[in-house]
Amino acid sequence: MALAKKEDTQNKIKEIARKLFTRFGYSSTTIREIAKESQVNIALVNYYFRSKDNLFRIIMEESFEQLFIQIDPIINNKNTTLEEKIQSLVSNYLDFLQKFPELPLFMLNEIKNKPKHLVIKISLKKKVSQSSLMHQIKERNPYINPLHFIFNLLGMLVFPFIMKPVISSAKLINIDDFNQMISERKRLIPIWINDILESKKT
Amino acid sequence: MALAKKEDTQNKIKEIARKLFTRFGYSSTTIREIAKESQVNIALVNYYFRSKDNLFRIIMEESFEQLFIQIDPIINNKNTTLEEKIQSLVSNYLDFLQKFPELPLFMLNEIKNKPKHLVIKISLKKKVSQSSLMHQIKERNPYINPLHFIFNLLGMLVFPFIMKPVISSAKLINIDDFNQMISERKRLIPIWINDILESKKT
DNA sequence: AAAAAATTTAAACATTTGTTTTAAACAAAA
DNA sequence: TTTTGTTTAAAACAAATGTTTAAATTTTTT
Repeated sequence: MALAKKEDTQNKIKEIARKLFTRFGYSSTTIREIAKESQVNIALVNYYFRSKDNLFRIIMEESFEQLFIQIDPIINNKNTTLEEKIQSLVSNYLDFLQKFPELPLFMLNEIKNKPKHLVIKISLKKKVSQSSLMHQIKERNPYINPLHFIFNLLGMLVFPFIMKPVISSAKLINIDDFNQMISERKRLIPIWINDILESKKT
Repeated sequence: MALAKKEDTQNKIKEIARKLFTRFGYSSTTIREIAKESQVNIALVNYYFRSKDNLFRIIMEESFEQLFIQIDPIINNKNTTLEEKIQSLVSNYLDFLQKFPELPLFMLNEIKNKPKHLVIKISLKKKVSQSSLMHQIKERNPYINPLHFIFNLLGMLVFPFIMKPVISSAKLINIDDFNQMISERKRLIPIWINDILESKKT
């Protein structure tokens, strides 16, 4: 019972903290605000997580894993074609981003501000460069640095969500039209990426 | 003479502030740090700019203008073809971003955190939707929402710079290879955008 | 050169914020 | 019931931070 309650409180704090950190960033999020929204005493936050820094580190590591755990099995699946991989990546990632639209901008910004938290990612280079996807891209178009395609694909997926605050603020399009656009992109991005891969003018 | 000195100090503070705000964001930049790097007394910052908030507002407005002043004459030039516009946009914007690589992530993040600063941009919708570029895109491919192309073009241009901290941190590629990639993209992005515009599978 | 105005500095103020301490409330075990 | 360990709350602490004040210094004007 005590354990259940403990886990409960601890988790509530963590999820509220995740929400606030993601929305406002590390510096603009205060322990007092986390405690207030979690409806617990300030001291409890430090009681369960030792420090603001440690709480943030835990959340960053979880978010980071969440971001990459989705793509790893896809890009390394030896039994799928390049087209299938791209289709799967686009579909899964856009679904994921629609659930957590603020995650990319938050992560990219915090990584910029505190590159120390990125010790985890020394393996990233290996993960990407040795992936099955990377090899298939090289086969398909040996003339161009495959990182171009990775950037293009990731950019097409992520960029609309990074621009979302600008879009809302400038009232460029409303939220329904935005989601409609994302749905269209699920169909279109694989086509576009294929066009780019097959471009003979390079 | 007094005027010159005043302008001098004032400008020094502003440029240091711009550098720090751009690198660390609003919350993580302190007036004391700005004063220290500018080699002036803390009170001088408030003497010239009244408040941290006001100083930040001025810098944001200038940066914002800087970002859009470049594209406005290009996308609204009635005497250039769509191809020429795209070529010019890509070339100018990549040059600009290589000079100020941290600007996009900074701006996007601050816009997310404080959408109040975006009063300036109510005109953005008009600017984009009534632009000559937009009309030419619609002519070229009437079947797809032109915002897709805007997102793709902007994403291809900006996304590598937004990813730069991740790239450095994960040591995916070194800085020389990064700049080499950007140079390649000056040539490639217009080709890719053209491929996408001509895609008949949509 | 004297007076006035503008610029700069040092110090203090008032809040905010992360953290710690101390003790009370509570649940589980003896 | 008493004891023991865990969880929660209130308060205090210390450092950081935006801002203001008042005096000193420098520059400009008369």
